[in-house]
Amino acid sequence: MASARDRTGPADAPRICCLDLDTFFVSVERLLDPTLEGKPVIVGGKPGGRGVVTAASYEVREYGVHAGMSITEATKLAPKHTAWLSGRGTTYSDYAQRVRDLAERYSPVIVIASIDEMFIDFTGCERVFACDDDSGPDETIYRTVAELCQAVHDEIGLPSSAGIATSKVVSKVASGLAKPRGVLLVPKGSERDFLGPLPVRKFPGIGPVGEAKLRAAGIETLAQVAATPSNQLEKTFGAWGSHIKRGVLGLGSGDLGRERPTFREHDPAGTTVGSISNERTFREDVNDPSSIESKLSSLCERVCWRARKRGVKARTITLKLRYTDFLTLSRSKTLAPTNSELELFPVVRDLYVQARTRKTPIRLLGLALSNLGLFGQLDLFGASTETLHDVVDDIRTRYGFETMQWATSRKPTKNVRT
DNA sequence: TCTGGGGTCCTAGGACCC
DNA sequence: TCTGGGGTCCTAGGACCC
Repeated sequence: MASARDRTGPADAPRICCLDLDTFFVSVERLLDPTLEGKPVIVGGKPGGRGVVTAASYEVREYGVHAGMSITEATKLAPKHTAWLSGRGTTYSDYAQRVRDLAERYSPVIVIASIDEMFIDFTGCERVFACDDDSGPDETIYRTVAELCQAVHDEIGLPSSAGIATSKVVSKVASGLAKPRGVLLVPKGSERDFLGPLPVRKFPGIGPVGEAKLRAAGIETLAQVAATPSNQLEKTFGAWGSHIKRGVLGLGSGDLGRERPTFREHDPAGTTVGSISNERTFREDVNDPSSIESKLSSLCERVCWRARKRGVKARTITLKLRYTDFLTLSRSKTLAPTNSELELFPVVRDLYVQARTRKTPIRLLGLALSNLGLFGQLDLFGASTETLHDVVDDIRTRYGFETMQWATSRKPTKNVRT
């Protein structure tokens, strides 16, 4: 019989799990409509729209379609019988929450990375899950995570994959390679062998730009990154350089780090969110001042409404502007904390005037609130505006955001075309 | 009918204060 | 009066992730 010490294992054995839901949005859609099973499915946008693909099923990936691809291109590649779905945000959030609740039965230490991905720390859980056999800590955690994935499937109906390693980065790469419906454990000490053959793009944080820079230096695989001196990597990547190298060597942090956004707007704990933003690409590029003005006003209402729902005020407001030719710029202003569109709209107008230096039509407008802070229930100086917001917010909470609008947000009446 | 929308984090320069 | 350094805040931009 194994001793308790054997079961617990060394403290630095693999214990970080990255749990990732496979083609999450597509899987939820299939739960709600089983006739989609086995068919090519695209979530996000409609053929002919200006958007990009949010999620693509494996069946449609075979044709070269992937998340992030423009709808235009996906329309050309996807087969005729593809199901195009526009997606439903709150339903996805509800399912994501159910998976989190389930995962909490396995470990109390969970960090939400995104709607379909979380990190679970199993430190100290080995003893709880250990069986009365000779299995070591690696077998124990592997079996436990496999059970968790099975439970996600049996109880909620969603397919998932998981990676287990000594650090967050390695567990994340492992979960990606485990897809679909797999569990992959990278034993301590074998991180370099595991990552080495992979192209640099597989490493979280290396995107198209980083990949291009590394290629220019003759580096294409993670093994080559591992063999490159840290100071050389730092020249191209700054502080990031040594971070990447440590990760590749398996020396990444085994700490789960800071909590990411929770995606629960009304959750008081959701105040960990560092910014609130809304942006909109116009169906057609615009140039007329009244359309622009009403869009700015409605964006302003939207972000302020979300801030109030969350019980936060912002100190910084940022306006984002994208022209037809994709030139994108931002202008920001820091002021006294507020979440009132009545206070912010004049500032937004000023920022727009500062930003709009060209006559080129506009493709996108966005607003972001940042520098967020909690505020007390009592605000002696803003009492009257707040009462007004309370009334508006109450109606919106009951009947939806669109039911109430300031006059400035009204869309200009269009000329009737004949 | 090329290129969404919600975020995070980092960098770099300038202003300002001590 | 000159010279300089460090810290912090603000602003703008960009890479990256899902």
